[in-house]
Amino acid sequence: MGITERREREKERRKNEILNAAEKVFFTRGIAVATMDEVAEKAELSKGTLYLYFPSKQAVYFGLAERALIKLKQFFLDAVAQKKSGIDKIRAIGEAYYRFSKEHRDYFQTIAHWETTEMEFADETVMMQCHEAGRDVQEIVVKALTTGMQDGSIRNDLDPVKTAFLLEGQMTGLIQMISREEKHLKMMDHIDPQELVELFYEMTYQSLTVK
Amino acid sequence: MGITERREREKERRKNEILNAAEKVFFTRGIAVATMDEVAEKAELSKGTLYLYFPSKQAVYFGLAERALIKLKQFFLDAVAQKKSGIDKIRAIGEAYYRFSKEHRDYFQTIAHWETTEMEFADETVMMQCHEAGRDVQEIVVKALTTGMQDGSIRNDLDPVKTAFLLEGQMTGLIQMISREEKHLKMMDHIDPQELVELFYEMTYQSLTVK
DNA sequence: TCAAATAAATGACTCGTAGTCATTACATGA
DNA sequence: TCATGTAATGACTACGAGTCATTTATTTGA
Repeated sequence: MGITERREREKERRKNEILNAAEKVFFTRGIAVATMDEVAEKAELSKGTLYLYFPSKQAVYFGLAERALIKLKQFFLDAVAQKKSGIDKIRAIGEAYYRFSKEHRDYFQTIAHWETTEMEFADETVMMQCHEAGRDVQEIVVKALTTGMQDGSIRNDLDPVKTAFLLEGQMTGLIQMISREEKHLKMMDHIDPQELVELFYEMTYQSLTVK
Repeated sequence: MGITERREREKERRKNEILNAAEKVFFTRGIAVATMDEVAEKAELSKGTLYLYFPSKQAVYFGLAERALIKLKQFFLDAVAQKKSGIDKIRAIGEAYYRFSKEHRDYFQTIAHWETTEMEFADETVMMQCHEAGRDVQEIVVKALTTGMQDGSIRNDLDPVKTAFLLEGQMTGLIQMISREEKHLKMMDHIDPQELVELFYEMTYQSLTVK
């Protein structure tokens, strides 16, 4: 019976169409201000229909966060694929992360915002999906670290998982700050964001190689 | 004419009372779920009165963020006062930041959330006050770095302001991640948050001292 | 001391939006 | 062609942010 399968596919497609509409509306108007009616109109559906596919506005938002994480994962995968040594992979990941934050500002903001929002009444299922996507991303970093510790480009007294958590937290925080303070950095402190990122690389390189 | 002054003081006091009430309500119920009616009730005032003192719910929220930053500043000041060398001051600041995030979880969340919220429709005045409070905090870090570069405990080829931005971004990101993932870290990865913070210290020490 | 003037506080009200649900339109299979 | 299940609709409800005409309290000065 291929009908149920087709139904399934169509349901998935619809979900995606709604997310496409939500993306446009949320990113142009701002998440807080955007309304579900607007999303519905953009998707050429009635509001009621949205709620057949997503249990709440927040769930739609989580859907976007998941998309963002999947895209980030792709950036990371592309980055590690181009380098051989572990330390080079790590650096490439860092660069990819920063590039991601510039090229997909909205996605990055979505991730950052998701990470700091109290999950007071969040939908469990959607939240778990997001969390899993986050794990996927982290796994890439862990692998790169392990590679580096094996090929000798990274000191081998580190715990790769711990270090991956550390690096990710640090990097996310740094980029978040840059993305928030960009104007101030340039205007008031005459600092080019790129310099900060490079300082980060330099210092991280230092502490990953020298024991 | 002391009356206008007394009026001014009373206005300030009222504002504080409202913030006290808001703190309780927002922190126990969650910012998104808490209502202005609840705040009003806790403050034993009518809702209309709240709006004589704060132009919006978000403005109340910013008031709390400012409070949080002022408290953080105090933590930092206490930290640097206890140490002599620059590098020790930096480490003490890091420790203070982490302690702050544990002892004042709600305040920390408020800061983190403020930092990642789109300021789509924020009140200019209140926002500026927050930003200024943030600068105050950063200044302490810059001074500690400068001290360290002068007393020889920190390599002196760094730009203190740039480095302060970097450290703050990194540390905030790390603590944010810890505070978000604490349970998962312990349960699934068997990592004690404290270890992550120590790894951070170690690696930061490495890169601040060794050229 | 009191009346007018000014300031502070109130809460019923409006307005907008998230989420619901009875109803309608459509697809499928007999 | 009809019966049954599934998808879609949009008018409706519930609720909360923010307003404002009215009331209450305080100050002034005659």
